[in-house]
Amino acid sequence: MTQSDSSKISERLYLEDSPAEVLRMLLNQEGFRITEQRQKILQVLREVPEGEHLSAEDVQDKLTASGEKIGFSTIYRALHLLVDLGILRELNLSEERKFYEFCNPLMGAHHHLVCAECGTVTEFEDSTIFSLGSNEALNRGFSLLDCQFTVRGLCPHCAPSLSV
Amino acid sequence: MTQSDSSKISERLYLEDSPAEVLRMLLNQEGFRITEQRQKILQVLREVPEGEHLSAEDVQDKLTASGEKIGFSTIYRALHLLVDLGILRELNLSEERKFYEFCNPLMGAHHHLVCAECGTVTEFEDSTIFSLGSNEALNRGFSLLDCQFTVRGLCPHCAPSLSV
DNA sequence: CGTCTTATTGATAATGGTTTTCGCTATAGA
DNA sequence: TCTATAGCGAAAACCATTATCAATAAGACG
Ligand SMILES: [Mn+2]
Ligand SMILES: [Mn+2]
Ligand SMILES: [Zn+2]
Ligand SMILES: [Zn+2]
Repeated sequence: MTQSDSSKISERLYLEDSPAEVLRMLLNQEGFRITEQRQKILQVLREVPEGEHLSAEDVQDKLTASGEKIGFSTIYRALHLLVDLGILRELNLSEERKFYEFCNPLMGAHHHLVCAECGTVTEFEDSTIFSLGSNEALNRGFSLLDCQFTVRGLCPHCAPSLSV
Repeated sequence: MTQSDSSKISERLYLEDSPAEVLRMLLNQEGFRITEQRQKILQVLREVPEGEHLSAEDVQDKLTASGEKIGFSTIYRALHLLVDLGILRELNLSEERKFYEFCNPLMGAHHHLVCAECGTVTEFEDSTIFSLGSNEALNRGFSLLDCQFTVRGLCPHCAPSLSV
């Protein structure tokens, strides 16, 4: 890609581009630099199977496992940046740490069912919830950033064991 | 109240009783002791105006302001206990700390709209969301504990200041 | 009411996820 | 290629929450 393409880049739809190009495009737009670390960190989040959620430590573990050595500061900074760019979603699943997932625009907004005992997270889709939240925000003059619907309960595996 | 009433207590509906009695009843049921601290901490949460949410530190500050000296360990333990008893709700509003609110059974389940910039929290009601979450949990064999729908955005006051 | 058992308290230390610091490195533009 | 500076990372700091443990007090029993 040459520099003369730069004006065209921002005009294209994200869906037409590879994830690497999207990242490059967004970083450029905001004046951020394209670094090996940011690309690798995003790649980890993209490679994860649908429905899995990673903590900052999980991300580093995966990077370490594939021979990459990236410091915690960099991981936290990159995750925040990617969230701000709308590439990742930060999940507050009531646990002590935050989780991150790739924000797939193709996939309808999904939500989470969490077992309070074992922490298992199950995803479910529902478009009405998202539009409800969107309306609520816009009606009050808020610009919308994210909707998170989190249901907490006890999974079939954990519920019986508590009554023993 | 005499000890001979104890059998009647657990038969009564919560709505007929004063909050202090409800607490007494629930603690008794589970074999916990009724302490000054637990009663004072619950009172703080009940006195708070509708729509306000308190962190553990907020609770201690209010207690200190009214001349009560209760240690942090006790406050955290009491908050967790009250949540387990279903008296309080623990909110994960995407912030770094957790917030607590009195779980009013009369009030329909409400949800939260949070400004990502200034942290302002606005409540809104919607019964469909709650039933959606409830169905989702039960369909998967989960017992339901809580549903939290949190919408993040920028409030009218914060949104403009970012584009300057 | 006094005694006993043990749940509870609270000052303090520890924990653990996240952020900050700051000297070094590498990106992007000239 | 050269330079300015955004970004990196090891280490320290931060901060909400939890664990410790000796002292205290709730509740049961007589
Ligand atoms: Mn998910
Ligand atoms: Mn509320
Ligand atoms: Zn479970
Ligand atoms: Zn705001």
